[in-house]
Amino acid sequence: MTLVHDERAPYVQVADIIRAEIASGERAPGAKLPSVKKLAERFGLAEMTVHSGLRILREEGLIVATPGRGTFVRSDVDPASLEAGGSSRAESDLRSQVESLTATVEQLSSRVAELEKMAGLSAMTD
Amino acid sequence: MTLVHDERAPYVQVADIIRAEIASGERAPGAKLPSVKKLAERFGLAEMTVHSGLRILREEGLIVATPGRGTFVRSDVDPASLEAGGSSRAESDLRSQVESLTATVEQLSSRVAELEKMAGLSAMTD
DNA sequence: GTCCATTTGTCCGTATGTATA
DNA sequence: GTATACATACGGACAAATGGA
Repeated sequence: MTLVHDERAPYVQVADIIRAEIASGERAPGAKLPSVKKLAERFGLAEMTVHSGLRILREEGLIVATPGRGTFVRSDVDPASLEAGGSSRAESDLRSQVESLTATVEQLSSRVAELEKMAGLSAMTD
Repeated sequence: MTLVHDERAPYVQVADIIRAEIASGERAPGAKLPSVKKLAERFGLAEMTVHSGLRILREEGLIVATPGRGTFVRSDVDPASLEAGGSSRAESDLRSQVESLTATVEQLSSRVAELEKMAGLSAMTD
């Protein structure tokens, strides 16, 4: 598992890779992940970049991290539920797409509102 | 200036403050937030810390950020959801966001159609 | 019990990339 | 083409929590 140069942001790829390792059973529930330092060395990234990747998985509920102890795979996560749609790379893609769409719609709304003002619309939306 | 864990982390407080400003109506829907640079100066924090705070609100669906434009308050946010749980995690559900987007796009479509009717169809030949 | 190494979490300052206006 | 603004990455630093010597 290595990072691809042309694809998405490195920290997202880190999340994708580790998520895949959990889904494949390579990292069993309750297992301890390598420290951020080790992961940073493995991926050739800064620790903070790895940390950002782990943050995604934490928000997805796949892992649990405790200062002084380490980062562990949630023990109540069923690998089958990952492919079913609980948390997956597909959901990450969807989320970013929805965010992008939301921004575009927001912008369109303002522009349309501006046009309606210029047009001197008499008929409001009933 | 040691950060006592007595209070919550600064980036969380940034999110809390701005969330409160949105909830109170001080920052109206569609309004443009100050740039990250300005907010960093206002709070006396680094830009990255402010950015982390805004990321929370973005994931909650309260704001929308676009590079080169700025950060804006979502216009289709229901104020009731803010008072309900402080942080409305339910609003970040993909399905509800898609539903909201679909409804907004539909409204925009009819408004644009109305504008096109008023404008006549002469602009098509450019 | 105290000291210390490990580990996560956060902040800072800077730099680069990319999209917008 | 230039300026603005968000997004990410890096390296260094410190705090808090855990665990072992």
